[in-house]
Amino acid sequence: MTSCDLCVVRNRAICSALDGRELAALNAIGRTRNIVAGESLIWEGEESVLVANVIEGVLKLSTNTEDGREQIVGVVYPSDFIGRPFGGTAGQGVTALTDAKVCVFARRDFDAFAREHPGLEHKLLERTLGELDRTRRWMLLLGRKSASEKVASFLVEMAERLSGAGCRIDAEDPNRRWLVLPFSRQQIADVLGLTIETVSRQFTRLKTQGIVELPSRRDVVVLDFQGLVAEAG
Amino acid sequence: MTSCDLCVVRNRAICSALDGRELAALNAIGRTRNIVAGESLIWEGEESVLVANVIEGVLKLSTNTEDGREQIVGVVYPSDFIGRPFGGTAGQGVTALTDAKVCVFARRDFDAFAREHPGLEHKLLERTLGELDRTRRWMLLLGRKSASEKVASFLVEMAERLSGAGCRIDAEDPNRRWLVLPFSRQQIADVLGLTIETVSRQFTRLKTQGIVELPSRRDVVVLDFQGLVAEAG
DNA sequence: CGAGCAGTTGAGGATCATCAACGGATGTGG
DNA sequence: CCACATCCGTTGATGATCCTCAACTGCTCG
Repeated sequence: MTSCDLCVVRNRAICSALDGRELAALNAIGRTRNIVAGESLIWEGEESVLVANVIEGVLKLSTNTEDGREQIVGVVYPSDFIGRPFGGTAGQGVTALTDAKVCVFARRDFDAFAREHPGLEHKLLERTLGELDRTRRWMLLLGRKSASEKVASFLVEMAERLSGAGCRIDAEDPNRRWLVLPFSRQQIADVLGLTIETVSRQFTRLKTQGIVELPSRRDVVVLDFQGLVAEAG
Repeated sequence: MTSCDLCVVRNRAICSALDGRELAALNAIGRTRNIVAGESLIWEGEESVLVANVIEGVLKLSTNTEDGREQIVGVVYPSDFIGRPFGGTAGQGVTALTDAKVCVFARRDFDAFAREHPGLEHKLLERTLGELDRTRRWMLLLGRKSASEKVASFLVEMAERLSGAGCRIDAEDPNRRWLVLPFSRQQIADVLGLTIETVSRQFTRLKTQGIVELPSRRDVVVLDFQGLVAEAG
């Protein structure tokens, strides 16, 4: 019995392409690793030495300009794959936003294993194609949306991505949702290409308009999900 | 002999993973198609019915907001792959910027073929991973760079991507390059998340500073490539 | 209690968008 | 061949949006 048998993302991650025997082989070259919030797993520009599956927690992918400006270019959740297989350098850093647990592989080992298991590569391809689509849609937000549209879009996206962990839909009123954001205000700003002050002002505006409540820093209660979607443009 | 034998992108496109026999099979399910500048091959939001390899020309991938704002989220060149295999809807429209020639496949046929040819899927995976990296780096530009940095970055990127067709490096002075842009000013604005007026002003500023010459609408002579890279931030 | 951190609020200003007029190139018809 | 229209790009004036700088608030933790 491999530890994979107990893995909570077993049926959602790319590993779902493998049978028991193959899974044992994959398990032999990987190991789980715990990461605390704020810790980095991969650094931008370094040679790609490891890849991983996310088991628990939320991590960010980010790039920086030389003078220190940051842009968060992706957010990964349990069952998502991270890292750059098949050579090259890591295009972006990977840092935990919450405490996290990942299943890591040496990139070379993973590459070799993947090439021998087309089913795994296929899963990875589907996942990568989906991620590319999602990323390109986010570019529309970065390039063409206003600050208010950006913040509203962010909250809508969070409500969708966090469903299950960190998001609860009110049983009586589906228009009402409760989110626990894995982001600080600065990180939200870095996702949206805004400053922290602008994000803050947009949050208080949404609060003033009665679209959300803000019980604490990381909590958002969406009172009017439809209104939020309308704001998202 | 298949028409693939004569294909100019034969050794660069994903087809390079196939041997003669396999290529003949792929050739049987595809056909070449000519597209005139401005014509669309795929529309955003429609069901994904075809995929293609680019043989000649340059095409844009774009998404639009409901109220008509456009963001160009990708540009594809000869040997690049376009379309969304493995189900779902097309995340972005594909439109020719120049007259183009593509090798199209019905998505279902391509999907089935790919699943039987892991080498092809592997090439497609490598290409998709590279495209995702490139796209994420472009997000840094959209979210965090100023108009002047955006335009300079755009010209640097063009000088690199067009090398060969549409870009000539001066034999005597490698710092001097001549580009023929496949974009109108409006399209450049749609790539960079700016307005046409801002793009125009940045071009004339670069001209005034002696970094470029603008002999015609689509021509750019870069006089100081290093200076341009410095401006790109 | 005070220090430190994250977030909020305010004032002022830079950047970029908007609106409008104009210029140059190309094409058409008289 | 020249008026005229059209398209694309440039330039200018003005203003909105969002950034910058600064002060302040509320929390948490020693």
